[in-house]
Amino acid sequence: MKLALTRLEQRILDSIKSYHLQYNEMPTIRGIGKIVDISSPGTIGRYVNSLVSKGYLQRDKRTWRGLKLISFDNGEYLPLMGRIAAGKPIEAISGENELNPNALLLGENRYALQVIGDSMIDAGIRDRDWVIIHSQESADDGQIVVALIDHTETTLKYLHHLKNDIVELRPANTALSPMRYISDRILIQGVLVAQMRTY
Amino acid sequence: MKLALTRLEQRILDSIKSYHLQYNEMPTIRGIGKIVDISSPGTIGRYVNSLVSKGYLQRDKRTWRGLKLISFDNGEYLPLMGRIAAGKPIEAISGENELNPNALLLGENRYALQVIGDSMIDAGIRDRDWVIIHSQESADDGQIVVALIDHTETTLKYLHHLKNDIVELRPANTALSPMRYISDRILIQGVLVAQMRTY
DNA sequence: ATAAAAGAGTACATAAGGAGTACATTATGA
DNA sequence: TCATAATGTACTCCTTATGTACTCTTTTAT
Repeated sequence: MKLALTRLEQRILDSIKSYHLQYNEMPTIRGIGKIVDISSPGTIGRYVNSLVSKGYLQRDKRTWRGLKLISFDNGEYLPLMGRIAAGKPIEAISGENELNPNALLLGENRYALQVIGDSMIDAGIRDRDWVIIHSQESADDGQIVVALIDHTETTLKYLHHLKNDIVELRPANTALSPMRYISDRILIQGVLVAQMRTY
Repeated sequence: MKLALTRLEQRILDSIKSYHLQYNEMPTIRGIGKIVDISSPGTIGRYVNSLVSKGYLQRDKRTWRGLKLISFDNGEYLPLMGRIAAGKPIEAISGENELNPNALLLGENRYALQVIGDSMIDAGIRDRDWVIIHSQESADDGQIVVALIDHTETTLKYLHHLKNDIVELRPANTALSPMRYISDRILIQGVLVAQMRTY
């Protein structure tokens, strides 16, 4: 159970995280103060104390830079470290400490499918990926849909409506060609809403 | 069983939710008042109370911004329909009929990062994707790793060891070139173990 | 016409945010 | 090694933001 943080506590925790991500060492009390623009070390110290007592930090009392970010918990959440961009330090995401995949991926009328094949590889969907589909019977052009063709075969493709009741299903793979069908041969079964992969 | 809400209660609940989505923290009583254009904190307090007693909110009584949204749990699992391959019917996966993303993605010493940029796009990792990293200090050739360069910048790349203590970090993007470093400039922070994306 | 819902306004105790100083301890560099 | 600067910590004092409990009035719906 995570205890709630006040605004300043959150700000201080964020500052500590990004400092640590960037310099790979913990900041000093006054260093934190500089980041959050608070001149009094006593004030920072007080809030660091409450972060410690709330379980967000540990402290090695005898030395400078003796703070420690709490080690990973492997409960319901993933610790969320921040954003990674090539050529930059990892940037903390303010206020966000953890990520719950289920909260992100689950939802009403959703189901999972495993993708076989590389027909959508240019959309970043690869063989053996899991896709999460929201069950619905229509979709907009450009969306990735699960389509049932002639009540027999199923496929995951980009959807586009052409003139004269023609539906085009476009793969995301330059080696494959789009397919066109009279619209009543195609049944939309759902729309891609999320995706995951394990390595 | 959800109790019915009056219009104002509904409006207040909506405001709280959107405030929380936007700022990632709960609003104050007066803050809610500003959103719904009601000047009296007492009035807001009264309706927040009734939201609490109707079970739409929880409250941490002793503190500011101490409201909590009741988490409406979507259930633990996604129905698992099977495998989808272009040109075939969906094939059931024998013995499996549900998928729990958390079970797939969580684990000890794992954390999440959000990827910014397209440097790994040919590996199916796109801008804004979430990646899940297993924290470890070494990795094998060909694995995708989080690497800290010169203690300042961080990046997600394929790892390869060359001769003479040279480490090569390869992007998965034909527009970008591999970078080589003396091995002591590079610190491996973790290895990619999973990934997810929402649309 | 009546009750429920919506709203104003005020007062008050207290949580949160912040400054500043003093002092013992720890790094750091010459 | 030793002097000095940097640091963590414990205080005190202060201001502002906030939740809450009231009372009273106005609007809305049945």
